[in-house]
Amino acid sequence: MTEKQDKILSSALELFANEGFNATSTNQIAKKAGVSEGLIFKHFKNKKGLLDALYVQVEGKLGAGFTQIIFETDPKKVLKITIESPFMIPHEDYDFWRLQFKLKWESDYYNPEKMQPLIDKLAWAFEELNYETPEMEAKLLEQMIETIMVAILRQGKESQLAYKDFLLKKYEL
Amino acid sequence: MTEKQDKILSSALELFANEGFNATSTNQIAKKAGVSEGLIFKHFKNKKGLLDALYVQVEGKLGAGFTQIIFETDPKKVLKITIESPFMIPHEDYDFWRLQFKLKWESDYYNPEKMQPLIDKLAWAFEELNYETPEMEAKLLEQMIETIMVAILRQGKESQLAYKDFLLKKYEL
Amino acid sequence: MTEKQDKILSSALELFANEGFNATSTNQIAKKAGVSEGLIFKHFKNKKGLLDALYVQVEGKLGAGFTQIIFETDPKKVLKITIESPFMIPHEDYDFWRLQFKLKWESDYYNPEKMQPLIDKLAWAFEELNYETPEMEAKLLEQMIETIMVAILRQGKESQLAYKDFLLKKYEL
Amino acid sequence: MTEKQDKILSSALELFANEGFNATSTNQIAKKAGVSEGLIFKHFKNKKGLLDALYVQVEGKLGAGFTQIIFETDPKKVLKITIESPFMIPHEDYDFWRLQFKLKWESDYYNPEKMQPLIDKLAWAFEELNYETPEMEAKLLEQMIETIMVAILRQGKESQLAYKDFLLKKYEL
DNA sequence: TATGAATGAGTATTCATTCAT
DNA sequence: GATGAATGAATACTCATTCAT
Repeated sequence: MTEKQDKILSSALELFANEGFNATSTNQIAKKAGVSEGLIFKHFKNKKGLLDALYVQVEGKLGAGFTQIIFETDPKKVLKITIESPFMIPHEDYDFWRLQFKLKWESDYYNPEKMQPLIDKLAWAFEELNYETPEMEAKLLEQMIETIMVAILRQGKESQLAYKDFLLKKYEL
Repeated sequence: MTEKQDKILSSALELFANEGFNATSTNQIAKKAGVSEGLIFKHFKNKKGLLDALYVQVEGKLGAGFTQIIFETDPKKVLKITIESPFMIPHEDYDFWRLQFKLKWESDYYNPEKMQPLIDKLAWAFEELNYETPEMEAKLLEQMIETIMVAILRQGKESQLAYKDFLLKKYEL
Repeated sequence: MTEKQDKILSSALELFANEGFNATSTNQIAKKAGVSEGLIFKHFKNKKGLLDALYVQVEGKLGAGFTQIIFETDPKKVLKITIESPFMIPHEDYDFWRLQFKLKWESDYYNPEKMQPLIDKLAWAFEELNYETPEMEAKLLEQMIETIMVAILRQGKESQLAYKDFLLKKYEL
Repeated sequence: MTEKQDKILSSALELFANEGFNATSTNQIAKKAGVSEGLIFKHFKNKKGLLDALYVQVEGKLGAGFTQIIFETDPKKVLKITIESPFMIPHEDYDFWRLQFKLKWESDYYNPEKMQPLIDKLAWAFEELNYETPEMEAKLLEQMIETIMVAILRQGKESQLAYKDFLLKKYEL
């Protein structure tokens, strides 16, 4: 991965995440990256190829975000880390996540099973804590977390801080 | 509103909702509507004008959906109707809602205050039911409802049915 | 067929015939025709669509060229007209024929059966004139005529005039 | 001439002969040859340089094909060898000849005088055999041979076999 | 000798939009 | 109200070619 290749990807990420895939032209990407338009196609074949490359990165980040939760053995801590995780995302990763959520609407990239490992772990935690329907609780919490993340990405971290305390209290953490 | 005008709008709705605004060309709309491309511009000035016209319709539907909840006086029923509402949407309105949610990601049209009347009513209901932080509960429930709607629009009503019962039970309705 | 449509076709014919299909850009065609590049695609869908439209015209000319020969009842005259035909082509049709011969090398357009009606008529004439293998003689003459046409298209009518007399004498016409 | 140089030339020959010069990209050639695109330009300066290099080879083959005829002293044998020559071309040389004929239509390379030595020899043979207009007969036979070659290159040797016998008989060989 | 990164001009094609009828 | 011809700017993508390594 050369420096220019990197620059292309990061420029594309920023534009795709904020303007959308279709609303972003390869010309814009090239200009922002400071490279010739042709180079994009040399390295990524397609505009779609660019998105694919970004998607791989996004999936990587997603997996990395999971690991801490997956390896936690204290059920209460599992819930706590999960609830806090949207607030821990470094600002420079916001575009990654924005893209991730935008892609949910593009059927080619929509994969609801991606979150399954997280849901499974949460279900395990709720079971340990003797919740009645742990599976359902897990799904619900996961959805709430996603919802909060979307709000953070759109309105900023601060606007959602109250939620964190509210949820922590709700789950007695 | 002539018949052709109507046909243009409904074709545009279907395409915008499923392919996205940018990914839909006026040519496609004209073909689907069975009219000349020029007519679109006669009636709606430009492509954005089409979206604006649809947006008005969407807002109408949104408001109509609210009224039943707004005028309900039994707090428990307010929550019940809210939770059940995503499952009551008739199938022919799905495109309307899909467009509504897609527009959330197209900055120009995102208006988070649109849901405020619903949130206020929910907050009132939670207060009546002596919840500790009714405002917070209201926002959370509203977000969960949105999340469920998104899931319904993407995966169908059936996939989310379990949530309804779960939430109704959770809120003791 | 509007005037501009006509202009596009004639410009394309001239360029395709002299520069070749691949060597001609739609930009060149548009400029020569004095229209916007977009119009080419509105009317002919593709660059290939342009070639297809020309091909139809070429086939028409070819058929028209045959009729006089096909309806001739005197076998000697059939041969005479055939031999003279390459020299009768009006200069403004040269591009048509140049394209016709160029297309022979593009498999999509190569159709060796196109000449069959002519060959059949020649075979009939040679039979009437008691040639031993009329079918073979017909094919040979047809090939010679094609060869002479190619030479005319490349080097001009005058360069090949001697052939006409030579062939007329050879076949005792 | 290194191995890679050779591979580039043979790949270019195959592509130019079958797809055409303009329709073939240096990228395709490089890929088929298994070398980097840059190497083509190191060795042949530019795309045209490649064609020039091939042209030299084609001219060599052409010359080689002539020698047997040129040095023949029996006039009947001269005609016989000439008529049989298109059928003697080894299959692996077909691309060479295809390119040769395609170039005829690309003006820069068309050189009608290339065949003159053959025509002269044929004229000599026809004179020896007391034909009335030997020069004319020579040109005609040469053109027929070319036409047959084109047909062979496009439709295969077998499709044209009948011609050989027919011509041999016609010239009483 | 050979590579592969990089370019800038060019390619076919699409787009939203205008306008005469 | 409605059409369809026409446009010019933009689009994704390709091309032959250069150059540092």
